[in-house]
Amino acid sequence: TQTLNILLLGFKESGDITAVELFYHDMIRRGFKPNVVTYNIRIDAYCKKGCLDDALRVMKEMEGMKCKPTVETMTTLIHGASIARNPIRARRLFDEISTRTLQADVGVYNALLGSFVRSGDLKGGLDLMDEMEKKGIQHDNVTYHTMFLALKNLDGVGAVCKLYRRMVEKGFVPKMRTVVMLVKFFCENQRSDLGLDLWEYMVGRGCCPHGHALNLLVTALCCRKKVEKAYQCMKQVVERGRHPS
RNA sequence: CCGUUCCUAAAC
Repeated sequence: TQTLNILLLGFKESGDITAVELFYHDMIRRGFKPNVVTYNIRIDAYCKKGCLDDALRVMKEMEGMKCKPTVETMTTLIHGASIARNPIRARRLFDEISTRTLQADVGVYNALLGSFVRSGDLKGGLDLMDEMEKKGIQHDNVTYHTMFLALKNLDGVGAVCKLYRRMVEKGFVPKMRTVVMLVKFFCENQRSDLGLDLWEYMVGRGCCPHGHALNLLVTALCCRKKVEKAYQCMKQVVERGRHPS
C-alpha cells in the first residue's frame, strides 16, 4: 500500500488526475487496500485541478469505507477551496474540523489564511493570526511568508511594518527568503532604515544573512548616503568568515 | 508514504 501511495503521489505531482484514478482503480481490483494517505492523495489531485466537488466526493467515499479523514484531508480541501477562490467554503470546511473532533494545527490555519488573502481579505487574515495566538498555535514561516507577501502586494509599507514589529516582539526568526523579500521591499519603498533594522535583528539572533540580502541593503544604503552603515554591515559579514562578492 | 506560503524543470 505504501508503494501504491508513492506511485500515486508521482502521478499526482505530474498533474495527471486521469492517471491517478486509472492506476488507483486498477490496483484496487488487484486487491490493494487503500489507507487514509491513499485517499488524501486522490483528494489533493482533484483539489489541485480545481475540482473541489470531485474531491469532496472522494472524501464521502473514504468515509463510506470507514476511513476517517485526518487534519491533512481538511487542509487539502481548504486549499482546494482557496484555489477555487471560495473563502466562505474554506471557512466552512475549517469549522468542520472541530465537528469531526480533529486537532487543528498550524498547517490548516495556514491553508485558511492563504484562502483569505488570496481573495484579498487582509483583515480576515490578520484576525485569523490573532485567533491562532489565542488558541496557542504558533505562527511559523509559512504563516509569516503568506501574510507578508499579501500585505506588501495589497497594502503598503505601513501594514508590513506593523506585522514585522509584531514578529520581532515575539523573537521569531524568519527564513532567509522572507528576509530577502522584506529587505528588498523596505529598500524599494525608501525605508532602507527598516531593512537595516531587520539586518541587525538577524545578526543579533545569530543569523548572518547571505550575500543577496547584503547586496540589496548595501546598494540602498549607499544611494542614501549612508555609506558608513553599509560598511558596518559588510564588516559584520566578513567578521563571520563569509566572503561577500 | 499525504496537506498549508514562496522558489524550482522541460517545452514554446
